[in-house]
Amino acid sequence: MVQSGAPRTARARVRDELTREITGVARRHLAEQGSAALSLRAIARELGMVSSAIYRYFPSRDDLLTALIIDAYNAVGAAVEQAEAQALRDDVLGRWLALTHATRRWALAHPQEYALIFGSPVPGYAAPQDTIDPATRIPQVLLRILTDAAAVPATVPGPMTMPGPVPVPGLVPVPEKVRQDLLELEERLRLGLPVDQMAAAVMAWTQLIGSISFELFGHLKNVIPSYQEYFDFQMRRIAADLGLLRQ
Amino acid sequence: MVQSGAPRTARARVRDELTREITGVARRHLAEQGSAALSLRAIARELGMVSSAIYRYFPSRDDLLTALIIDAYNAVGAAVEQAEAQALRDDVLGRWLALTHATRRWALAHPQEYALIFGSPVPGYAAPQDTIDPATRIPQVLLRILTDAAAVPATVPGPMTMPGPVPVPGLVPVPEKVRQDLLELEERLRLGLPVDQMAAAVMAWTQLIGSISFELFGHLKNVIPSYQEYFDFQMRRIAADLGLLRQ
DNA sequence: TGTACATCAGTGAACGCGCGTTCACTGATGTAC
DNA sequence: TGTACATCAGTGAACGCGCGTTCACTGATGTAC
Repeated sequence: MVQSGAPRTARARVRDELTREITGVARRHLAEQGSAALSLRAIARELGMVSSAIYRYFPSRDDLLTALIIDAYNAVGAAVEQAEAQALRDDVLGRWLALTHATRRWALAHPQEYALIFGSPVPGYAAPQDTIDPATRIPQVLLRILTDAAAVPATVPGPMTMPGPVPVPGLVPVPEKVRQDLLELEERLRLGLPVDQMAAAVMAWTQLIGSISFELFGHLKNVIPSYQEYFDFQMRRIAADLGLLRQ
Repeated sequence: MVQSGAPRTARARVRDELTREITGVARRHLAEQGSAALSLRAIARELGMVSSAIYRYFPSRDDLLTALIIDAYNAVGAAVEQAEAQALRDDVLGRWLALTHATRRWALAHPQEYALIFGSPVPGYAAPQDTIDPATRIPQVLLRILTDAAAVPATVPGPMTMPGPVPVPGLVPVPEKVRQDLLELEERLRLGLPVDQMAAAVMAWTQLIGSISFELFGHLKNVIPSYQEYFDFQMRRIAADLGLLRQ
């Protein structure tokens, strides 16, 4: 048995450091060239090693990709969590806007890493289990905002504030099958959110990533030059659907 | 000067046919392997030619890619136009649902072609001008639905029908800069749509592609197994934002 | 504290593969008179 | 209608490149007694 804690062997420390160096170089190559151009040989070359040496650290190219995917999810997740944490807890609209703008900012700063996790899947690559948890960090923040919105009574300025969220009256009801999917999800998460709110959350999450992808992939280049303002507007509209706008 | 019309030389006819054969094989390879794996040599091999012969038809791999991109836009555009044309002209909700479901159906049937046009951009590839027009076919159908909705008085069953669309009261106003972008777009298109409707249209278009990408790229695999029903629900909610739901 | 052995990192060569693109050339098809 | 020339499709060889992965090996580091 290895003692857990401090006394790590020199070899282990060097190993960790080199592993980090490899992913670091890989991340830079990814940022510069995209995931398709990511090459073990190029990474080894830059580190002054022979290409086969990489195999002491990653059993294959796919495992290195997995590490980068997990890193990317964690990076954007951490950025979002940090931004969201700076908003006042009662300001649920502000928290939503912090979440969305932080996601967009990270995406614009790291387009290739964003494409790696939210773009077309890498052909021939199957994401393993380990990527699931990091992938849920942003949705978790979103759900926390919604549960807080349901719990915290509105104290934001306004003559007649109501307790709890004010979901937009559901013109279109949630279909039965979808209701069941969402109830199962709610059973797993146990957040106490009504199905309507869960549906709105999934839609909001889809729209957030959809909007960022559209901007990043250039589909509205000639349509909406002021994308920053458009994005903010769009996110506020979604906030209304989420019941985060009170008056 | 070459006579325009029928009397084409045998050589020209063979040339067109072979060009079609090349894009046909390329399209199949794309569907099976994805755009990254698309190889001129493999295509030539399958056609029983030498690899350099392809250069008589396409000056480079990128030009072949461009042809495939244009084809894909036209294919999905045609599918959508055809589906939308089958709905009653007055049934603007039905037309919107036909548009969206046709887009999704095409995407599920042609995931790699979908990824080529709506997924992460191919690294190192810059889309030329010729791809723009085919790319606007679906948005054009959408805008026609909206102008028709504004013009055609509602005749769908309902006790008190109002003329024109009933846009959801704009809780969140369109910001000034975005308003200007949309006005410029309106000047180019001259459809007579109010800015609020233009904004809703852009958002709807973004949401449509965002939702299909999310499903196709597997981001809601474990969340919403009944995606077909969820998609329909989502598109009806968007229809409400577009003012296509009347009572 | 010292020694014998096991573990591990990194080397260097090789396997087997595929790619886009260029170029000089041949032979068939089309065109102008 | 026939001939001389120009155009074009396709060939075959070559250039120059890069890739992931395996394997037997050396020498350094760590471990157990």
